[in-house]
Amino acid sequence: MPIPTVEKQLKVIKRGTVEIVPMDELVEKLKKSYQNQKPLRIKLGCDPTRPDLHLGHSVILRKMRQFQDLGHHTILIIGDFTAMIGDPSGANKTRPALSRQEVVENGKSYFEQASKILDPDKTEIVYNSEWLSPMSFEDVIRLASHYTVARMIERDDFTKRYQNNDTISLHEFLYPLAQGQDSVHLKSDIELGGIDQKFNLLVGRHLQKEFDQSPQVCLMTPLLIGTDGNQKMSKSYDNYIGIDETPEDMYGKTLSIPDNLIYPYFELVTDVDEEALRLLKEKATSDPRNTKHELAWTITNMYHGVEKADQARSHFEKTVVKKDVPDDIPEFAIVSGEHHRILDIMKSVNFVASNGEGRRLVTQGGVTLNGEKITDPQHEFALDSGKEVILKVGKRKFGRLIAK
RNA sequence: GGGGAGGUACCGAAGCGGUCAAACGGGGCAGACUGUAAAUCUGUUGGCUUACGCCUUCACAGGUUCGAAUCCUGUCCUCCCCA
Repeated sequence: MPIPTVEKQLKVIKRGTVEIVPMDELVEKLKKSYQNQKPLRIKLGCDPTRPDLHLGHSVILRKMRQFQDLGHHTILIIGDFTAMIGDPSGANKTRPALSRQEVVENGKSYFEQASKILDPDKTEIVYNSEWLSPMSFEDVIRLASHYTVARMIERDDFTKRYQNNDTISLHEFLYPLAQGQDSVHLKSDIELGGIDQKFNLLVGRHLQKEFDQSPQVCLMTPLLIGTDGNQKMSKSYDNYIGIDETPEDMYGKTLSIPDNLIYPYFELVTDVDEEALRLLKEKATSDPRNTKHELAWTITNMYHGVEKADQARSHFEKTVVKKDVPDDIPEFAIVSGEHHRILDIMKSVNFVASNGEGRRLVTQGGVTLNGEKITDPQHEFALDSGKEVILKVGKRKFGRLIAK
């Protein structure tokens, strides 16, 4: 497949990016690549500590996918070396180190999930332990000599932590260097990353210059705000929509985003074309309800297909809007004829973690049997063989209890 | 190396011998309301228990005391100032 013209490429590449440094070098690289029909080397690093990918990750992975479709060579780095030591970046805490085995498994799982977005056949996968592990202490010192303390503490999160008197371990300074070394080793032309990675990407650029390479262009995408509407999407904030989630959860969670995120979501995590995007921007404010449903459907469709997306929509209408019982709910067998305490049942089907929690939910009116509110935590019931009853706990936990 | 300040529940942060399972805020969960799993309001937020009560928890390990998150000793960890 031939590499398209620079203009065509730029159109695709620019969508949903927040910054490209430097722009003119990107154009230059694209030009050369087009003239020689020689693909550029696109680098994306991933951290295999948390293997559950969500829409936030999808933003940058989709960017990677676009480069694949444009005919470039894409390299996914599994940061196994860095993960084993415990990368603190972004957070204000040192992350726990992982074992070799965990890292390998996480990396595998990461790639599996990422394959929903990337073209797996066009993705070169490398582990950075391959070249970082064999480095000697001397090599590391030499590498470190290419960067200064002053520039290091320019990094935003270091500055903040330093001002807050938070701990910064010395080895944390080596992380950007390790990531930069990846760029040097791979001779990358473009490195992709979220805007929070800007510093790290720039270090790679700097180091490549130091080693007389053509420095990489850094392409940053914005951080996707999570469903809570104020923090970046992250598993640890529990404001994420996972790409492995059920159609129902995906649909419902998408509807829970604040209205002002409707447009950014369309732009960053869906494939709708430019023209449609323009229309949606206006529609998102004039008709937020329907536009948000459209968004939820579009996202669910991307990961689960039309049929499931339709089902998810009707599921939502039924359970949330009409407060009805959904079609597909898990079934649980209970012993017939005997008295069961509602607390015991809720616990045995894992709807609550403890009796205390169950008691609280009952007292607060969050538990129903066949639609009837249970108010007494001591409530008991018995069912004859073959009979069933629908248990609802909280907003979203449904179960069909069948007597056997 | 010397001096000082700290480590409290999911997070931030009060408490400084009993009335502490531990104020307050954030987050979570639930209820009401809603186009919505949004916003807002209300309630709730260690475990066992119908309850009285009991058990585990305030960095870790010991100790003093009728009684400790609170006092003492040691250990580990963090921050600040000086060198």
